[in-house]
Amino acid sequence: MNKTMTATKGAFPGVRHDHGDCVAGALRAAEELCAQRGARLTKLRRRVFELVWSSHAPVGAYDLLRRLARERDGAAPPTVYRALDFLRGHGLIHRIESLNAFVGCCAPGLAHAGQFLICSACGTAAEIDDPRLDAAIEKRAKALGFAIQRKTIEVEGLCPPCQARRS
Amino acid sequence: MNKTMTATKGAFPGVRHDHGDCVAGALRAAEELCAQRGARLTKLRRRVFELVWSSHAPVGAYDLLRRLARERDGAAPPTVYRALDFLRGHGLIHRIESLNAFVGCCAPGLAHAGQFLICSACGTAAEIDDPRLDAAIEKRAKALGFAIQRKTIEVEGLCPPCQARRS
DNA sequence: TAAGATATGTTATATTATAACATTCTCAAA
DNA sequence: TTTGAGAATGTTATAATATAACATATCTTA
Repeated sequence: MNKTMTATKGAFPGVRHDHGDCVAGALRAAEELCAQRGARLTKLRRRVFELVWSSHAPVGAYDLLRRLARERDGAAPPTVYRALDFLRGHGLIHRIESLNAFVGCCAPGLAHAGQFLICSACGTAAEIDDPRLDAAIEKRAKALGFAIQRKTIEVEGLCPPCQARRS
Repeated sequence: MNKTMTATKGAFPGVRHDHGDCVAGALRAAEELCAQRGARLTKLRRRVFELVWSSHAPVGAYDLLRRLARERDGAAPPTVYRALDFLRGHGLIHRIESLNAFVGCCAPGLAHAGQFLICSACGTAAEIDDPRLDAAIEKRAKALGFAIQRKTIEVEGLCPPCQARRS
């Protein structure tokens, strides 16, 4: 496996991972998906996507806006929110409800629930896709006759490096 | 079991459940808990608690504020948010992150994660506390060396009555 | 190239939440 | 029974997040 691998699904990206590769890979995947679907990954949308992917920590919309405004005149809230809506609609990013923030999806195109472990110290979010966890939810819902439309699983805590740093 | 039972944990309250009993029971539990802890469930806090409990659907803070303002002069956002903070701090209500709204806790005083099934049609939220679900999360977190602090599990979908209503 | 659809620009405003300081209330010790 | 300290609430202002509505530009394809 590549030393400079992209974020591994279900784990926290290593401290020394090559984030440039991360972003490049994500962008490639996004472009492929959009091409397949005839969706237009415009300059603006691509840029917002890159900004969301600028780290593995979820980013707020107004944070994105501030950064976008540096390089583009007249960027306003709708500029960002519309791009985010597009990206979300195509499963390229997720919204972290408990943080009002957005993070790149590590498995775009794959059906998955969007389960996250989020470090409250460094902000890093690890997207996990635990089939057991998913199964447990499906099972319980089925038992109650509940028809699932959308799942939000966000677990806040300390990632291993931050635990080490504290002790 | 009582015909006019309060909300059963892990299920949607029956259409014909006696909601007055629901609220009364919740209020009794809250008073007990606060008494045990020496926490002051003041008039204002009690009233906000009742308003949150006015239905099994999560209620927004400004919704609460509007209702509170009808019966109390000078009610302002902090009035409501402070009461909500108190109630949340004592585990008497939960915040539904995906809705920016608040709902009464069906099992105050018990350690539990706050797992919800939320009907997107009628708004009703059923608090489940599925040990398997919880175990699945704990297990996965442990495997990754992640130290859990807070869990947010919110599943949106259609409750049985609303499914029936649609077909 | 012109028309329709899609995307973006622009202005305004809605919704949710908190900061900061003043006043009132409560409870226990003097 | 005061009184003083801490807790709770009142009050004003503002921050942070998100959307509405309409104008303009750009893309696509007939």
